[in-house]
Amino acid sequence: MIDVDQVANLAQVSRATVSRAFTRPDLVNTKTRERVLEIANQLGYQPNQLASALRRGQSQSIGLIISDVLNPGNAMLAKGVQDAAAKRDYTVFMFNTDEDSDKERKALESLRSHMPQGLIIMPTAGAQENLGLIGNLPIIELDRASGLKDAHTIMVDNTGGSRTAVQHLTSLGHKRIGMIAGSFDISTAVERHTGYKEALAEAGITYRDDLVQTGNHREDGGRLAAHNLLSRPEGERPTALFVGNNEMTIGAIFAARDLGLIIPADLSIVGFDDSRWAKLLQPSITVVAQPAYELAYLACETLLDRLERGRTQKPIQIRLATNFIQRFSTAPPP
Amino acid sequence: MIDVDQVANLAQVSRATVSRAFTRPDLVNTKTRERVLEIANQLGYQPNQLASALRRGQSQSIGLIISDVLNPGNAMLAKGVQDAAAKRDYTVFMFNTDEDSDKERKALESLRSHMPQGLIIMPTAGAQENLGLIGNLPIIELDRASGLKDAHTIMVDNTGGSRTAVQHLTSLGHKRIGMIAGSFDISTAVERHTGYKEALAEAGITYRDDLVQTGNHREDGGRLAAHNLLSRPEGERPTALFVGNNEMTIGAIFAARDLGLIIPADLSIVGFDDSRWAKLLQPSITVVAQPAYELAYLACETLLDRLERGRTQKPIQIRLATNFIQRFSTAPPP
DNA sequence: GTATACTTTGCAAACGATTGCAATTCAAAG
DNA sequence: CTTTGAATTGCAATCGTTTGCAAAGTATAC
Repeated sequence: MIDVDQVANLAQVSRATVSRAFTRPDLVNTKTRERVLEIANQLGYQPNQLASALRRGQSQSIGLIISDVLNPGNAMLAKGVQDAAAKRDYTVFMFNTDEDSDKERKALESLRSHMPQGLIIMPTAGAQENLGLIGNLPIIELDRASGLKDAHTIMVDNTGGSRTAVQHLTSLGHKRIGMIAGSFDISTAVERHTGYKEALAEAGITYRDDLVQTGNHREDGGRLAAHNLLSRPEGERPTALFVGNNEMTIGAIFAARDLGLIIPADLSIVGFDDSRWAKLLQPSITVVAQPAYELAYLACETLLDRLERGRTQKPIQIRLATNFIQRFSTAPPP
Repeated sequence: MIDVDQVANLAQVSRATVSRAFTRPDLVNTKTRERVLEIANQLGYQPNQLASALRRGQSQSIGLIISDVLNPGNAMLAKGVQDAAAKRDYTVFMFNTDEDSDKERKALESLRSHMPQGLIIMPTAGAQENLGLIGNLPIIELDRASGLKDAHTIMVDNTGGSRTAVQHLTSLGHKRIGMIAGSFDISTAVERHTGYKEALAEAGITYRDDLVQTGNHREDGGRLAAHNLLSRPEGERPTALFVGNNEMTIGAIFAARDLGLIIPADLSIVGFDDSRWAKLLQPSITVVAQPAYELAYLACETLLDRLERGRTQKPIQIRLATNFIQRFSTAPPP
């Protein structure tokens, strides 16, 4: 690999001047700088990021820890972070936790040794203690809150989004509205559940615990939960279902099919998170869409601003609005 | 941040011994080693990867350049690489090219300065020259070939997969089978097209250029191409469509719906790549599934083996079989 | 007790950049 | 021509590890 010295020799200047030609161009004479850059370019020289990072104590990189890129919503988050980082010449170390607190810890350890300048994390249930490991690195919590005091968080308005979704169902005349929620050790699940309760209250419907099932955020969990709710006798069965995330919505749809229920004639469904299949299915599915890309992009920009402009006093806490998309999976109750 | 010296002082040994306790444990007395590790652990010391990488000339990281994580197939590739890398304590620098050769070049430049030890790339059309930039880094081409001589490639058997898919259509009795192919500057598109031709030949059907349309690999491209093929008069219209990738298959389905064609009664469809919606749609879509995760996992393992066991003589070239999944989007022609 | 081999440790020089400080050059002002 | 200040350059230390080499320590064999 070409290093500064080789460029310096050819350009008849000192190592320092070469370095400055790259990092502090204003400090070197125009003529010299051009010569240096020309030669560097010719040799294909590029400063070694490792050495530079070591010396400056700035790695020009950030960490990204998300639960699972395979979930298209998360892939969107990853893309948003990557794009924002790339635009400002930072690189991203990405890790998946698969919602497993142990993997999260390992990811943090691995990450730490690479000296990232900041971290964007979608915390698992065990994040509170895991995050202790990493000392005082600027952190932004994305999409969910770990519950850590004074954390910087960038999330969507889960409560509001849910409320709108369920309002839509009540306004169609539904009285028995079931919810399939995520597990309550994750902040988003709690908030979405809250929105559900609020909308019911507004509509003067009494909240019934037995109409709420929690699932594991995956298809099988959603299917199981939906089976529980939907296999009740006709007059007992919910006429509408509000499902707390995209994968579980798939499960709920399968469950409805298993039981021979027609959507939306027999059962209305609203899901949280938009997706390819929600648009594509017939009937297409009414959803609460999240601005995932923007959320992630914003999170990354916010983090980088914080790194470059220095620490902020108060924790940053941002909520983006969700977007209710009415499609054809909802109708008045039978 | 804690460094070796702090640990060394507390443990009453030299800096060298501390380092060796971590990297060459056999070279240090058991008693000493335990003491050192104990103290290191207590202080929360972790070797600085940057410094270590710099000194050893080994960054313990690899690059991954894929076209777009938002495509679930690619997300799967990313996951496979990440998992395999994590298992062997490597970290991954991931970049997206969005199929844009310029972005690919930028990614390579950015990557280069981080001194990865190897690279896994899903090459864009312009990869041949871009890859010149990066000197002689061990590279594995994933999913596609750049066309570079003696490249190491890990791909699926595109030709065979396509042939099976089209054989299925011919065996159902279809004679006018259209294909929506990807752009031919990408190797997979060419191979899939070849498989299509082979299957036609086997069935004694003459190949017709006007039944093949190329699209841009995205939904809109597929939709447009399908419109072209399907809006022909009844007796001219293909009775079956073989679509070269997942996104374009969505487009084709929309086109069929636009034109009021019922799948599979009026039109049979087979897609390349499995996906969430292919299973979920009614009718569910018959596809050629790729073992994307395994492919990527294998690619990463192969790369790391190559790094650790030294360079191989002959280029590695692996093909994994695809998996034909018959569902309900295909039937005999009307 | 001495010679020999093997363990275990420490010293100090790398790795490739950045940067405070001082030295040099240069131009303008007197 | 000298003085002064700014612009430009170079010297050398530094970031936190790793590692070749040599020294010191220990065990084994004679």
